[in-house]
Amino acid sequence: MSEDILQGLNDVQREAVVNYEGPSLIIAGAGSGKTRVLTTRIAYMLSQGVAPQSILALTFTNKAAREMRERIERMVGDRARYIRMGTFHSVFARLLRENAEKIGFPQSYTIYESNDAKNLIKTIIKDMNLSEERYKPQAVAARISMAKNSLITPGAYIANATLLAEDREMKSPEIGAIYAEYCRRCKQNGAMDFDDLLLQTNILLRDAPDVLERYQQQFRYILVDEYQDTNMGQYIIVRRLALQHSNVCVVGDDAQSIYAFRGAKIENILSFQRDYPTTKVYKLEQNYRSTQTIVEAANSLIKHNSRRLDKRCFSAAELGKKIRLVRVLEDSYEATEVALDIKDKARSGAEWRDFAILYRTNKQHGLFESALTRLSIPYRVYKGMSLLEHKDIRKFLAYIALIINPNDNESFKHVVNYPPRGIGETTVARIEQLAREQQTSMWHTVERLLDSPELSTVERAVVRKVGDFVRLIKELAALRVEMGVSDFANEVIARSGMLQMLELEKKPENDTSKDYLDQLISMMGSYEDECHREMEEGLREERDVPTIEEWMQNIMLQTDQDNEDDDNRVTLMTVHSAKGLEYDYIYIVGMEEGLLPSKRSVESLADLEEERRLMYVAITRAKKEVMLSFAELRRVWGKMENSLPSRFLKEIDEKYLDANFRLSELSGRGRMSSFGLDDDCGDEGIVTRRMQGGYGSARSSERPAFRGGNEPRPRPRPELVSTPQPLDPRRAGMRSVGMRQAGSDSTTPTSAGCNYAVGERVEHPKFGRGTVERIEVLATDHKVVVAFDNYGSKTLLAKFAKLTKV
DNA sequence: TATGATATCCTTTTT
DNA sequence: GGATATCATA
Repeated sequence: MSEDILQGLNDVQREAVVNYEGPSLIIAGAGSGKTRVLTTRIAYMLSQGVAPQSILALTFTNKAAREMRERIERMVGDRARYIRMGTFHSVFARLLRENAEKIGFPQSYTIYESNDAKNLIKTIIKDMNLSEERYKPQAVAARISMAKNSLITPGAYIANATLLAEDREMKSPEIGAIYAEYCRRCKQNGAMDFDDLLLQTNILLRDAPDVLERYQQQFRYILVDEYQDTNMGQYIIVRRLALQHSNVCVVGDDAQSIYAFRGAKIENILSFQRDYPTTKVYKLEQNYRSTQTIVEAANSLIKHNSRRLDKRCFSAAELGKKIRLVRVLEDSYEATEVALDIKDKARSGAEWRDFAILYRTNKQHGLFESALTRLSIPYRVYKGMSLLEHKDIRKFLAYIALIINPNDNESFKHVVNYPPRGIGETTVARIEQLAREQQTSMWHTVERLLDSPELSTVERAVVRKVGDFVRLIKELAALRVEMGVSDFANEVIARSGMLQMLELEKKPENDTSKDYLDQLISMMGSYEDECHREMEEGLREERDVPTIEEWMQNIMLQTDQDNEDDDNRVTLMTVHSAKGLEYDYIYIVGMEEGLLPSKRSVESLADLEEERRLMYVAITRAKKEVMLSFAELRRVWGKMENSLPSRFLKEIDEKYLDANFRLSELSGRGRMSSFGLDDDCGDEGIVTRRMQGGYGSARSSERPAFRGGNEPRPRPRPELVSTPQPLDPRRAGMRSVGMRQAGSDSTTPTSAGCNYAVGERVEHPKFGRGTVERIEVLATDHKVVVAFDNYGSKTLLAKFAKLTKV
């Protein structure tokens, strides 16, 4: 049995599999069979009698976890189901759910994804009256994220001289205070962001010794994939859990560390042996994926990095084709060129799924989409979780979040007036203000308000509307316990009025909204089916019915890649998303200074080295062939800009390259000679040549006029330093007036112009005559519904509509 | 209050 | 170029 498992492994791989006791460091070069070693190691452990419940396997993506589990299942069967396996975030989100009360969070805490977090930070900046010019939510969020990833709490942040000095340097000394307020509000809302899932886990393991002890006992064996991309929080979690047994096995490749920007510490892998002195080290150096040319070319590039673990990657496969290096004039030609090349290869037998186009930034996919479409090549774009970015999906999720955690003010504000219920900004601001004064949630504040007897007519009208909303949420919350997950979701969409709104108002985007909601609900359906199947097979407890809470936590941690369809399509994605994947043919596009390496990275050596590793990762995704391309002109924010070829192109040993121009033109700081006048090319470059062979759409006549050969092109103008706008005193004034109003508003509304009564005849300058149908009292005005004789029924505001009585 | 029009930022990369 | 914030208007 165990001999079967080990079959086909090379000597080092086999050693790494069999020696599963004690700490191990597996340094696994690209394509060296690392996943195979990990899965085989776990399967081997199980075959030796290790209980699956005692294994904790942490991966980088959900997809990697699922694939690994499937592979293990194929080797050892159902027992694989009991292994605790997943991303750090999903495994510890679950662990936190089971123990949340111990650290002051509700069991059904809300997970804020990056946008939620950014929005909250934005409102905090506003509430603190800080300049939005100085404090960009994105930048503040990044800073807070950095702190959390380094396990620096707000208290520690404010006490840290270095951090404060940095903030003062950046002219934003209040970031520490924002951070503190952000944490306070998250806790008040019962919410955690992505970084909290690690930070709070650490707090839990630090402050609840019984919990730590329990999990230390349970997880006798811990395996971590992609260890080079773990951050401080993840590192400490692993250390804490492994303290008793020290059975930690980490797998990684320092040359593929590409997540320093989100706090990953390459040191974690570099110093593993120091952390666990009895570590056994295994080096997997043979690449089974790529041709020799690809591996050697990648080696020649990465040797320009200074800090590396000593290893020598090699391939015993065939030599393979040289890496093609293609220069084009304009970014759109680059896309065409790639599409044509794919078409060519497909004609000679390759499948669409064998191709991937990799780029540095997400925005680059557009041109390729249109080029592929033009040549009717099927493709799919990997993005974050595009489904969850849609507005109505977010609204729907906010409903769910509010139902399971009504104290979450952010969700409350999200949906209290969606669909429109006539609950306006002022009302919401007032409730929020009251909630803050009473140190409680908006939800609770409204509940109290409903009971209080002494309210003016105006206030009663406002409270009634919010009260209806609260009642709606309560009704739904009651339904949740008696209905299945997807039935319940349908009920939420219907009763909230979202469905009606989407069907009633005839906007084209409403159809897509409904499609997206359908998709989400069918995902819920398959989740339910999966749970029930597990129950039938005895892999899930009978009483452990699928809940919307569980589904919600899962969905927040999902990405597109997780709902993989096995279609035969060309893949488009960022280099980052390509990590861990492999394709026969890889196109790395936009090989330009400012793109790869990215503009922001060239200042610091460490960042630049990360970009180089990124390039290394990209190249080593390929099994058979790589094509690199760059354009001389690229559209940036609608404007054409000149670009220079990436410095990394010069770093690849040119004996592995096959360029459509003279390579010598890359070297030296000078610019490349221009298209059309290049003696060597003799014609107008590869694009035109190819285009004339049957694709008339991009003939030279359609190209932009091009300047002569040696004339220096204008360098892009240095970006102007934006002058800070003078503070608008009116705005500041208005703000405080608004606040005062919100605080003490029991005066009668300005009934200016509202001397109408239901049934009266009125005249409007534009709509003509009509009859008043309904009048509603608003905080400072009246809403008048008039049935016009010729224009139908319109809702007007007394303050604005110049109605006259007839 | 709610909507459409106009100004303003922007871009790394992702769990 | 495109999403989003702000503004003017019924």
